[in-house]
Amino acid sequence: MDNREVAAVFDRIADLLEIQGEAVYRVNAYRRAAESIRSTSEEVAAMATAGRLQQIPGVGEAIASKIDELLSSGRMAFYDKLVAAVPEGLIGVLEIQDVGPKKAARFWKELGVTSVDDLEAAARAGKLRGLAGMGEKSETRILVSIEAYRRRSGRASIGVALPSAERLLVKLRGMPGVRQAELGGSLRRWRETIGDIDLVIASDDSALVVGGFAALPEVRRVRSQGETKVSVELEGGLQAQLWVHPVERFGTAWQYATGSQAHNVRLRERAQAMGLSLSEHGFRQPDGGELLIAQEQHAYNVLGLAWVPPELREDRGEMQAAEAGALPVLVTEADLRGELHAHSNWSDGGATILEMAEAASELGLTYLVISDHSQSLGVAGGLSVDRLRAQRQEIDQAQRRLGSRLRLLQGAEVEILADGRLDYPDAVLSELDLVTASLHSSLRQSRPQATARLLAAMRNPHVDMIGHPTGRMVEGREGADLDLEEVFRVALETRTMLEINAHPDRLDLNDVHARRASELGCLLAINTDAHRPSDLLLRRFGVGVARRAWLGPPQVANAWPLDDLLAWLSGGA
DNA sequence: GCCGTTTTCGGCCCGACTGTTTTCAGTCG
Repeated sequence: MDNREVAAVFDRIADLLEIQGEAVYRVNAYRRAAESIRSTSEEVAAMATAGRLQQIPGVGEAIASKIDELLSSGRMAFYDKLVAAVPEGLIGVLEIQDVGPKKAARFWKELGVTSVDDLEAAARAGKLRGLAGMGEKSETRILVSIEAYRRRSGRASIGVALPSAERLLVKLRGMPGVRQAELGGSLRRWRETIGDIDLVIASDDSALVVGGFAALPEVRRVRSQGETKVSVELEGGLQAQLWVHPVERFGTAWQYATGSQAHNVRLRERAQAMGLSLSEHGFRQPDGGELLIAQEQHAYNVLGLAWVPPELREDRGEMQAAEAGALPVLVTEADLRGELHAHSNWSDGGATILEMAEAASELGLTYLVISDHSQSLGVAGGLSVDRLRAQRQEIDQAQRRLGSRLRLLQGAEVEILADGRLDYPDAVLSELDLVTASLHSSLRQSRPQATARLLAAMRNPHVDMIGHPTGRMVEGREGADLDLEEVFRVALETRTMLEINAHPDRLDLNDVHARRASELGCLLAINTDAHRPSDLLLRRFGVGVARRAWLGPPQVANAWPLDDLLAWLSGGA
């Protein structure tokens, strides 16, 4: 079982305990442990073997022994008992907005509801309004929430949510009464999937802004609307919420709305320890006086901390680093000097080599590797050896046109075949400037098989980089089942770069794995895998992952000058 | 269930909004 699977079990335990009416602090302990396991970069299985599970924050004696039991036997008596006591379908009912554990338990115990379908039927039959504390309005509200739930498809990809949020921001910034409008939430933290769009507004007229936002044409339905906060469902199914605060309180408001929740809890605990109380409105002092914070940075400074970049605000050690003045200098889009993975119309790209190069140059890049697909990837127009050699001519021609503005290199995205062999012979690979090897097919091999396949590719002396190492798709197919610790170890040994593929559907390696790879000393690269000039703009999503992985420019190969990179690859310092 | 420059026991972030209530519980972020 990998970390994600173990974490999912503990999340489920938390849900079931909550429905059973268990004390909220015990439930939260399981939730915290689950989140912590999910963001642990080392595999829990390895930590269990080494007896180091309790090093994971939020994992104590009890949870550690449950993990041990789960990993060694594939079962957990405690969990089995819970599942026997509470219908698992109720976990789906918790997904309905405005239905939490208390209501779910009542629907189950008093009406026999064990699924979303049951709940809908009960609501339609008018059975909910008979329960204590529930009326006709609650019943209708739940029916509306069920409809929204069926429309929604879980979390949205950041690639969809961010552009949509940016369009909203433009509108908001043009609205009367708006002094400042910013993104908060998981979008500002560059998480790979987004539950909803969080917007924070500085304004002296909250009624005007709240009303104006709720009336926007892209708002399909208002879920709740108060004096300073409004929550809506947008056309297209995304949810958005907006907070309005006065300018002089905007610092703490933006901090609060950015989260993560776990990070905010740590911050507020720290405030408490200093005798302060922190909320979105500001700090409250022991004498009851308020300390207002207009600039977000000052909220951190009051607590004796350096400002924490939003991408790090996940309770993954950033508080300790901020306290020690040891926060990393994170890589930015402006640090990127080159692109190591781009396609042209020689394979499945939509633009000529020169067009791609011009676009890269306009973005300020100084080198570009054209890496079209290799021969066996027929669906993507993979290049035969002859075509690959012919392509070199066109690259040379384009280079002459470009002059010194941008250096073009010939690479290839070479298939790693199912048995670990590469799709071009070594003699051909040796002619290329930079070889990327990638998995596209046979992703369902066993872990030993898939791992061995990738290791074999890395051990080929001509291979410089592994493209989208796991092959996973965000919210889509699982990647290959790999022993990533072993992959990282061999990447380090063979000087093979590992890609952070910036396409928002891939984001592969992800933040947690990229952080681990970097901790172990691997060199990463942020690539767009561009198939047309506009795809080069996707690099910001890769930068988001890299920043979430705590990477600075030295850890990112394409933030290096080209000569340094080539020297490193050829075995130099 | 976890955890400790207040603690190995007794705490565990803080506030907005809704609906059903006459003062609050539930949910959410």
